[in-house]
Amino acid sequence: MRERKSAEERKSEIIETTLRLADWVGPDRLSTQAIAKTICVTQATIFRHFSTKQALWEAVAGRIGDKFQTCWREAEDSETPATDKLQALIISQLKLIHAIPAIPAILLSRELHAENNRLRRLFYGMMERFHRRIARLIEEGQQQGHFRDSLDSADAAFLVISLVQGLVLRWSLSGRNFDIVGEGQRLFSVLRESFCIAPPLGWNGSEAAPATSLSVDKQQSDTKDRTSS
Amino acid sequence: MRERKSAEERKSEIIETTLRLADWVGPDRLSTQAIAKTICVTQATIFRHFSTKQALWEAVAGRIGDKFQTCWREAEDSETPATDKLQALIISQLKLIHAIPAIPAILLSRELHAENNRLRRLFYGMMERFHRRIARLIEEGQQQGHFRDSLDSADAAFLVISLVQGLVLRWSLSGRNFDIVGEGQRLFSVLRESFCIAPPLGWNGSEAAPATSLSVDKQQSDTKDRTSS
DNA sequence: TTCCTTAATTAGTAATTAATCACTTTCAAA
DNA sequence: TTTGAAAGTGATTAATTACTAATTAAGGAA
Repeated sequence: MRERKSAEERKSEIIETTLRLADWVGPDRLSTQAIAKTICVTQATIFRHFSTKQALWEAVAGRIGDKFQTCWREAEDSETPATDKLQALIISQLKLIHAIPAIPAILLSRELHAENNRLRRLFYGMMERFHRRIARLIEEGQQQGHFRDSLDSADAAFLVISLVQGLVLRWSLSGRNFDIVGEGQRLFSVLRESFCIAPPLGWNGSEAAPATSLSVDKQQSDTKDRTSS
Repeated sequence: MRERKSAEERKSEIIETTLRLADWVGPDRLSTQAIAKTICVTQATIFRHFSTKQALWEAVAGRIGDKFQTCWREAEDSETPATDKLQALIISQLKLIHAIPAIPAILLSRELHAENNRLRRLFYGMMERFHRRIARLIEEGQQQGHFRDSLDSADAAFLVISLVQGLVLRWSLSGRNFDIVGEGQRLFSVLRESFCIAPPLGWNGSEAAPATSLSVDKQQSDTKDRTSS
């Protein structure tokens, strides 16, 4: 009656609206009614395009995944030193979250964790890929002499990812009252400096427990090949 | 009829149950019915002790705050070097989250963000205190020669906090299939090493945007001069 | 025992939720 | 112009939600 769109187009509209609304309504509180209202269709229309609400969330998760991939690819195709590529990767990740601030809440929503275990694994897989990408850049940086060789690239990558995640949580809790990208840039430069030179030999680098690799230890039997490339 | 407890006791029971259930039901989905059921009382009983659901959440937030404070105090009262106190602080924080895994989800829940702005500020204040505590320990560590002087204590503290938060998110997404405390110990030792020695003078420490302080605008009295050398 | 405070219950409320189904309308191809 | 598939609607469902009012019963103090 109102406006007739192709299924493809309408689906996309619903997904984007879900992402936008999830931000301030909250992923677990967002009703199909609310989604329908903001795009001026009936609530029943939502279920014409997504057989169930869970199906909608899976589509949303898929879209987030796509956005991540695009974001990463863009940041990495330049021919710059590894440290610059690394910084670009972090920055663009922060920009993405700035653009779609619902992402962190969705990552911890119960729509994912309790309801939909498959979805949780999907996001975990995305995080694994992000981690691997960063670790590889750090190794590149080591070869180029930007980082000390004693640095474990996987651990360092975890710290870099943590930078993003810590920043995002703080940004969220602060009511988003600071420039997340600028702050990220500054913190990254501190971390980069810290990674550049080896500690003195006498340093008590007290080793803790053996590394827990990001790729699932026992959970899923589905073997991930980390060394394939 | 079933079991009659003092209001104090029952309130506490409700709060603890809420914390436990919030973990796998999700903070925004947790109903008073579900809480009532698990402690074997009527749903109406919940509202005898908390006039509204929001009041319950405020009480829950208060309890979380208490737990944090206790946790921090315990970790810091020893007479050890600053680096050890710092590690102890991180570890005990991780242990707390391990014990009450709902915390991260609550921090990003809409019960907090959309619904209750006052509560969000309360948690942000807690984070500020945590940050200040860590920054102070880092300064202590600098005076004791454990960390390089050129390190900005506020920035370094952000990176340390991020370590915790990144770890928590990864732990959550992984389905909690690794030892978060052990992993935290290892990553902390990497960070500690990285903070210990100054990068070479020629290093391009490209300053980014001015710092967004999380309260610690300028270090108190004791000013760091990064340009001295 | 009796009395009285107070925890807890029973039995509701109105509002919102995801989902269904029979129907109407649109639009493009035949 | 006719026709048929597909997009959209209206009405309704059963279940769940936070919250309320009237009532009951426990248990300590007199």
